[in-house]
Amino acid sequence: MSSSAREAILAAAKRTAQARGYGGLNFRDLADDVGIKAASIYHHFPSKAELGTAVARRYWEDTAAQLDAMLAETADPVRCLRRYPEMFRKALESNNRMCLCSFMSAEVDDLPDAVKKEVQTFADVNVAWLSKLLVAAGLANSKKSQQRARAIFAAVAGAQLIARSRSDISLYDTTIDSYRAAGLLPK
Amino acid sequence: MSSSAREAILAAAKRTAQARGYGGLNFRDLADDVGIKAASIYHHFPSKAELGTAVARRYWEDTAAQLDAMLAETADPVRCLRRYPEMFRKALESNNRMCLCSFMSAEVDDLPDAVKKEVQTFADVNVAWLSKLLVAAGLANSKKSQQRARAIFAAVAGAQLIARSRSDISLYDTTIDSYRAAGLLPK
DNA sequence: CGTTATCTACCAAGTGTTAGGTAGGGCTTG
DNA sequence: CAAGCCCTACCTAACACTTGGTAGATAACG
Repeated sequence: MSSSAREAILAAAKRTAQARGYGGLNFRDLADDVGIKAASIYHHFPSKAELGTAVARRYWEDTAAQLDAMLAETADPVRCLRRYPEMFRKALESNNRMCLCSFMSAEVDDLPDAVKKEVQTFADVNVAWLSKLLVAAGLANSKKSQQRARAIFAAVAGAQLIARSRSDISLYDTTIDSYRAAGLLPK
Repeated sequence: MSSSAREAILAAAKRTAQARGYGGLNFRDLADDVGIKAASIYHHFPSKAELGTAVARRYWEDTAAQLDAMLAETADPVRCLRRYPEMFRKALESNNRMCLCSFMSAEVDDLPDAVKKEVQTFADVNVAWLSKLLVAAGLANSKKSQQRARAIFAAVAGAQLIARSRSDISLYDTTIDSYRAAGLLPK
């Protein structure tokens, strides 16, 4: 398939960026991962900035699709909201990785503008999805739902970061439990 | 004073690491900041790893002192807990910087072990302080207080990260408000 | 043949780090 | 007190290596 190299590069870059960030991405290691030479990557992406942009865009697209799939699977909005933290848990399960966009949020000062834009879109996608479900669940009126959604998003991202720093996924689980106990997430 | 260069290096390195992380720290730019040459830094710190360790250690020591000062100033535990988010707000106020240890938590995979240890101590310091106040405020029994404290710490760090990604401090404030509304932080 | 995908080989810039030197202040000792 | 000495704090210059990126040749293949 002609685009399989491109896809392999995107997948490998995503994996690396989830562990080492945008700054930790480099063409030699990436090429080794994929099984080609560094210069060959330029046949698929004209620069690191454009590769990063493509990776971040693909990341929120995939996330949006997974969220939609979750909603299709668990129609009840309260139960679906309860499942939201599963998303961020998966990254930790995958070798203690974290959300690519959380990492890149830390790196904003060194990010090309196009990459930054995609990172922000990731947040928008999550907040919009959470907001929609909060309204559907009757847990927030449409005025406050966005703010409340952002709080959930931020809190879950924070829990992931803290758990990652100790490579301890149980820290993530207990923190999410505390969010539920406090009423930030539905019980 | 003989140690003023050392202090100047530590202060400049802290500022940079709060904006670009450990990976974004480099001896040339750091030396320029301080007004000396890169090689001169080695007179005060034997390696980047040891500089990073000293910076991170100083960071949690300063934070611990600030938290103690806050407690001395605001003896009432509930009111003191309410003020906790001020700590993380200050970093955002300082040119959209973030908590050095949140940034380094993302970078764990590329951190020397000694640096990682100091980063974890920063979390311990915050959780211990919050835990103590939660107990004093009667908001958690001593069994659950640590877990609850970690949830607050993680949520506040997450709020800071999200606000930073958009360089919008009002996003931080509204997210903290939502934490209070939800009952994660006292009202 | 021409397009697509990959290669080898290279470059300039930037990285942490080392070697070796210099200016000056304070110490000891004749 | 002066001479010698060492230590602190800084310097210039270079090292080995990594980085993103480019030029041009070479396959593979319809």
